[in-house]
Amino acid sequence: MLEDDLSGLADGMGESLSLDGIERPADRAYTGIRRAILSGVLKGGAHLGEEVLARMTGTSRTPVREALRRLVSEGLAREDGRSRFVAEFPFEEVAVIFDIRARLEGYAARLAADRITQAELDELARLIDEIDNLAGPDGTSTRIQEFARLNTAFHAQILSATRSPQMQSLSAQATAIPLELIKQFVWSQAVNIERSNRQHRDILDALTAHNGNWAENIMSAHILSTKPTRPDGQRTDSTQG
Amino acid sequence: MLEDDLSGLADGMGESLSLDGIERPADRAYTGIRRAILSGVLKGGAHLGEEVLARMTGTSRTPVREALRRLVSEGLAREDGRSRFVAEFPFEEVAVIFDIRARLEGYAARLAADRITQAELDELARLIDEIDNLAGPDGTSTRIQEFARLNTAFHAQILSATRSPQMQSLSAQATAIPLELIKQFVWSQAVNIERSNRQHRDILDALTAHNGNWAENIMSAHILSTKPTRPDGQRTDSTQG
DNA sequence: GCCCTTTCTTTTGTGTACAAATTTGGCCGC
DNA sequence: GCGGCCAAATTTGTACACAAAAGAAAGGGC
Repeated sequence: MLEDDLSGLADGMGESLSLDGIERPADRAYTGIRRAILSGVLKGGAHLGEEVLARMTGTSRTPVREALRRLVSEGLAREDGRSRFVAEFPFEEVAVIFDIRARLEGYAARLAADRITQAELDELARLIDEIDNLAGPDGTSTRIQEFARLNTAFHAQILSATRSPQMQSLSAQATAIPLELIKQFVWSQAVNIERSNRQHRDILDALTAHNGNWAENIMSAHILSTKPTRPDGQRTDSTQG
Repeated sequence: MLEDDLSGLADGMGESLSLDGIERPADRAYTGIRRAILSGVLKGGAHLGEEVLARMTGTSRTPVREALRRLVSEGLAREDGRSRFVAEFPFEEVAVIFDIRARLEGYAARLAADRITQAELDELARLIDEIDNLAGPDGTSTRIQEFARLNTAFHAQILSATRSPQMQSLSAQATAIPLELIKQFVWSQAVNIERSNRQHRDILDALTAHNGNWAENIMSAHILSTKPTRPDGQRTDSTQG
């Protein structure tokens, strides 16, 4: 669920953001800068100079500027006066974002329970099976990456079933958090693919039963079970109900 | 020249777009287009041509393009292939957005209950008093507009007290819905300033007590009490819990 | 020596020219 | 008369040139 491009994490630094296949400058600029932020190549607080980014992505300032506007809107960059900087996500903020996601995607599941079609339910079941059949030993990078991809697809499918553009847009924004950041904390769910997929089955059951209340609550619980904790293991907020 | 164009567009509408005071082209473009959408001057589905908008706002295409990117991110415009159109908000979507706001701002109130300062509590109290002392007879346009301004300030103050940029960004997006659209439905709260402000007092009490649970629930209820209903008065969704 | 001021450098904002692509309209053939 | 194809016009994408503003550095006054 965290992000589809874990690929950016695998290959280390520098120009290896693999923008080769992307032809249109606008896409190159947006995708390139976004990956650089999500993967940690551009660290929190780093200055986002237009000229530098244009050279980095192999485009000119115009596409870069538009990409930056978008990233600011999406919360990955922050404006300070005239210039922009990579947004910072202190632990408190990450915790808040997970609590928001619990409520947002919980409500999405409630809506989906009313509106989802049989074909979409089938697709969800297929994704769950695919996760169950993931090859490779536990804890390997490729296994986790494959899980991340399928997990993202699972959640996206439910969002799509809400038929609400605003819901999809808001959730997308809440879900786009720098992965490097989260890795600093303990991501309890990262190694527990089986438990996560068991919860996916519960969610599918609730949706199949078209039981909105059930769907909302099980989805909320699912998100909260992936909420990162501080390295020392203590829960920070007393605000989570 | 520009004012002529705008008045032409805005003619028949309650409020003029009055971009006179805005000097910087980027602001003119963004504010102008946004107001045109929110006020209904640009109707849902209308094509957002860059050249036309540049002339309308008295700027060039560059600021217009950046404004459009932002508006797409914020959900007020929609991309279809290469060009952009004014987003449409059918009743179902408006209902969903209010339910989202209930959860989002409810959680914001919970966070604020922990983090709010005395100065911020004082400011909230001041806003409540100001609403109470609103001059003018019920139902007049200026009275409702003044209430809308103060009401927005009240909610913004609470959002600000969360100290969470993502929360503020997400709420801002969820709150920016075409006002004209809502007017098509019965906006039950529009005429009930007194009840709304009584709820504001309850919210302030919960925040003053630093009681997060109370704050979240009273805020949710407050938002839901303003949720528009269909002209025939029937509630549409069975999804609201 | 320190601070204020002024100038220079760097960075961002804006307008515009040109390129590419999509749509429109018309024409011809069938 | 209808459909497909080609050309023209409109619209968007990209790059760059110039302007303005913010920031940095250096110089002079106190």
